[in-house]
Amino acid sequence: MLDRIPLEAFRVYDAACRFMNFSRAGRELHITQAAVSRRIQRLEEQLGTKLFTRRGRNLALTPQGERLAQRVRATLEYLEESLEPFRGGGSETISIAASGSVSHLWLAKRLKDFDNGNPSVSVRLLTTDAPSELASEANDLVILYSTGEHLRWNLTPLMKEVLLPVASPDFIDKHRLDPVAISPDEIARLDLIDYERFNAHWISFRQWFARLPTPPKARITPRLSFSTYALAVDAALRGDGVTLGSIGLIADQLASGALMELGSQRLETGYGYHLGMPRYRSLTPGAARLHQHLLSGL
Amino acid sequence: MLDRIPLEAFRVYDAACRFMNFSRAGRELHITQAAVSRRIQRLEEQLGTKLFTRRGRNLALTPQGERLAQRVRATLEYLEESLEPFRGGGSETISIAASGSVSHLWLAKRLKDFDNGNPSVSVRLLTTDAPSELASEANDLVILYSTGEHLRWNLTPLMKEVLLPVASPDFIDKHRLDPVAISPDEIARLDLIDYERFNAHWISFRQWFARLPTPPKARITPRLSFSTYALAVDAALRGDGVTLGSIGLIADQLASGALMELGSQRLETGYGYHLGMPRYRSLTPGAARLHQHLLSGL
DNA sequence: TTATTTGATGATCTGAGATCATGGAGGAGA
DNA sequence: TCTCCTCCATGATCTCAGATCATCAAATAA
Repeated sequence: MLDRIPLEAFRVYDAACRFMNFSRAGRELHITQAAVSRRIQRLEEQLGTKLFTRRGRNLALTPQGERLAQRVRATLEYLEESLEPFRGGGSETISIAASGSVSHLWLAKRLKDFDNGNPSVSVRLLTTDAPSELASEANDLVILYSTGEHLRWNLTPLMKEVLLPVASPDFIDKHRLDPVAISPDEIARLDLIDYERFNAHWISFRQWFARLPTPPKARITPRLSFSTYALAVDAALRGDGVTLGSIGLIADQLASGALMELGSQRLETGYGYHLGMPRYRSLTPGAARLHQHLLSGL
Repeated sequence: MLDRIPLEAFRVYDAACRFMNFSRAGRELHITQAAVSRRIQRLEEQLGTKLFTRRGRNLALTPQGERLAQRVRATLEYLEESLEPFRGGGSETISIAASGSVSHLWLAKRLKDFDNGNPSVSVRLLTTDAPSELASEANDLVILYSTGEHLRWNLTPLMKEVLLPVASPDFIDKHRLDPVAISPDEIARLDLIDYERFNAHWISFRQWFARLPTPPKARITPRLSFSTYALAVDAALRGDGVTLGSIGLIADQLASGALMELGSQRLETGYGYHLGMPRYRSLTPGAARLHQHLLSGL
């Protein structure tokens, strides 16, 4: 239905509704009162409904008119806001998307470093676990959990996914564990911490055990489950149990000793995190610098 | 900035982005490829930014172009959806707004009765506790918690707010209470159930006690607190404790004996629930019928 | 009562947006 | 490699949706 209505009519309608006065609406829009009257009349014809009631020179909106007015106003405000980035003189803004875990455990501190060295560039981090939002071409850069192939993004590996059970030193002491010699069977009997998987390819604790050379016979039942990977890691850091860590995301915690690997079994999944730049368009200078920054130190 | 850009340009831009082909965009919009080219060029001039990069006959969106495209698409979809009510042949739809408690305890069953007698009218109940949404003129009718005065709504009283402590018969038996003779001091020592107040004028349990002729000296500390009034009433019905009931909203429960009044103290707050019709526009036939229906039986 | 303002409308005007024709560039197919 | 086709850009020209002008009737303000 919208294709048969000139969009400009909604601007006229909006002004008419805001002022409840066609003459003032016309002055606001720099057209005559007669033009406003025509446009409103034409819009009512096209919609098949009266939007205003007229009593002499008094206007009132019909219920449908009122509802449409609110939506039209919201539309114009949204569109006006959408043009903000085109106002002259603003600094460059880069948009990068990453999942919650990557954002929290890996990316945020690197963006901080980038920020310090690039004061004229603003960075907008979109943190989401929705695959479609992650890969949206509205972003300048993305970090995707992938095998390395993507139709619309050129991907560069950041870190392979290597999954290993980890726990805090406190938890290890409390349960008198030998972190080096501990067997998968022993790990399976501990308090396990899992998290939601938004990507069908993500490996749960149960699947991790299942893929071992000699899987434990015990039923794997995690005691705690969190909505995000970062929350699960936080719980492990607190000493609440054993979680499954992705080596690249918890590198700092392993290096500092805040988390310790349990046993010697690691699983390479064939997946990993990749930094993506758009395949069919070039990067802005600031986005190119961020891309370079994130790849350095690997 | 939007006032200097013809809105129709966004429709052309949207089509160009969807097809990434000015010729096809033109065919879709029933204009020539040259017209599309001109409109895009003019839009880029007005925004001061390239939206597309051209390499030979290949188009690609710039990052800003991509972001704008998403917003323009969202805008047009929203506007298209806003016109749904104007499509021919639909039945009449009435919109009524009421708070959660009124919706749940009073209004829902009355709308059901109205529905049964008016099959050609659809009713849309907006349940919200936000005062601005409640009083929005986008609604055909509203039920407002008020003293009876409002600038934009003509209010008719539905029920006065009379607050009284109530509990279930089970709870009363279990605590060997005398519901008639029980004193406020004794009530204050029971398990009290309270709920969130979205309106500054709502009376909490503590305030109810404070306004008694001889307020109890004990500190009022409700054991349970719920996010909605209806949840609090449900808890009282289950026998979880004593809640503060508004007599009009729990009339059915009092009549059936599912809830019983404790003591003889009641507080009239000067507020009440009122049915509002718009002050400055007339009701549709269906809305007028619903208005009449809600006032009947009082 | 008079003056002013507002919305509606018949008659007429007009310029933003459209088309036409053409050129250059790139891709597909033979 | 050549030919044909499709696409985007652009100079010249056209056109009709949207605008104005002038006027009337009705309502409000002074």
